[in-house]
Amino acid sequence: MIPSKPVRVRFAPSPTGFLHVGGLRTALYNYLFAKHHHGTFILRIEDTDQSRRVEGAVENLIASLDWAGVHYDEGPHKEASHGPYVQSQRLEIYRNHTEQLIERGQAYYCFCTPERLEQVRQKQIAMKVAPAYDRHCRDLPKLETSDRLKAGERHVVRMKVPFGGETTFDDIIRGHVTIAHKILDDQVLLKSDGFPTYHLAVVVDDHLMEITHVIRGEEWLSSTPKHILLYQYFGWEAPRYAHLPLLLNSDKTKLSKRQGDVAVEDYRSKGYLKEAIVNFVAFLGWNPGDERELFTMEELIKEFSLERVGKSGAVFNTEKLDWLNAQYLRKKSDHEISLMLKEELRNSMFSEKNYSDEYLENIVRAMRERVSFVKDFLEKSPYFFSAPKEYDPGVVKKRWNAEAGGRMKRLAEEFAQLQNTKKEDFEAALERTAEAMKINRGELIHPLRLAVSGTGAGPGLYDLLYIIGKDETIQRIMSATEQLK
RNA sequence: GGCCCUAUCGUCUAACGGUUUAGGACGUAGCCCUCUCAAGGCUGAAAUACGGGUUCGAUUCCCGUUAGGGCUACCA
Repeated sequence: MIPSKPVRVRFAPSPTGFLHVGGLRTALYNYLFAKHHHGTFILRIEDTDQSRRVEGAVENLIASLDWAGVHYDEGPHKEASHGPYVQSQRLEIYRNHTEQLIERGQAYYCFCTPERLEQVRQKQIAMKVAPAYDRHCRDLPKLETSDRLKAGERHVVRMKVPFGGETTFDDIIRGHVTIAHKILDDQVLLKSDGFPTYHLAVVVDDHLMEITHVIRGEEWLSSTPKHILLYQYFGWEAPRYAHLPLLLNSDKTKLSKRQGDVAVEDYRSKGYLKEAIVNFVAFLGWNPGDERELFTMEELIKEFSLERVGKSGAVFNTEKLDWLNAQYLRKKSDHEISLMLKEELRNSMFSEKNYSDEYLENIVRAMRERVSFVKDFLEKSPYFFSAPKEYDPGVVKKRWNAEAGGRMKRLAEEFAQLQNTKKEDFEAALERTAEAMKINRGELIHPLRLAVSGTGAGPGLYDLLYIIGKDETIQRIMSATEQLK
């Protein structure tokens, strides 16, 4: 699809906490679509519900977006020609537009109290009728309206929805969607506190900000006709719509906090790489149509299209995310990973120790194929950071026998003679010892690994010995023979 | 309840009426490699929700059923 006008899209979250992974995907798709078409990606803050204000939420949102590499061209702190980008700073605009609607008879003041509304609702429920506003104030005499307004009576403004007819729109993802007007409510546009509702603000802002494509979650699908009606009332051209499928829990319900982490921040602190998160989230609902799995942001921009976004909800299952993380971790250089490892160590139980860059890079080289996360270096190979305090009982049973102690001591003596301590030197020394003792080298290798690392898993034994060094090796052998009688 | 949306392996998905014994990836099982654990390679198990049409031919188009989800606020 080649849009005629320059593409302008927006991500419009309400700042009620942290960036949800579903929100990240929505933001990402908007961003990818914008960049693919050399358009503009806008961040707009929809803070029209004062009761849900959360301190620091906007900054948090921006930080998470920024971390993921989803950078906006216009938005808070990046004011451009279409600002301000925070809805609570645009109240005047909404009020003016509401007045236009009232003058043209497309909206009206409503003085109904919440109590009356509740009564009406209860009655409707009792009568098994669909709950909706009964349009009590729709045709109030002009004089009465102005009197009550003058008297300062609390009120809202509602839109007049036609009694008959229907609205059809062509959603890029879902095709034609039709909704009958009779099931639409006379939606509140301006609340009694002077703030707009989402429905008014989204239409006014999208128009004023010259948004060409509205890419948002499926939860907005059924209220889209209301928005289109408003565009018609204002005499504006409506944008194109693309309603994204939802992200789901494993039980296929809408992804929620109750069943696991949903904040981007959570995944970040768990050690997921942004490349993995972005790649993973992009593939929840979209795919390139071929069998490639690994995509950088640049590649996503190049390949992304709304036409290839699916219609059905996707379970947010992190198994594949873990695999992706391992893939991206392996793409990094030893040095890059060693810097991340250093940071990880700073926040660990080994924080008081100091390891040289070379030592860390050696560990990375030895372990990089064996980890999925940076924190795995500490969890899977703690023996690089401190001598084993205990020995895996299963491995002891399997690899440590009556002769092991003596053999290890003999090996330690052999190692002590070593002038050079490259991995080949350890290897040669061990081979020599095995030969002299007329045993398979496995009889030495396995107990030695246990003695030095406390486990039966890890990198090649000679790499391990080389990294921790001759003295430490000998010391660990001695202490193992002490403890494993 | 009403309205709207959706429905392919456990999960993410491919297939845009025939090239399909329904492909790939993650996960999973086995084998190979091997000093262990990984990585890697190979092999396997695993799906078109159900019922009707349309058609020479349906995963693909239509209808219904079922299931799931969304909306139904002076929340977004």
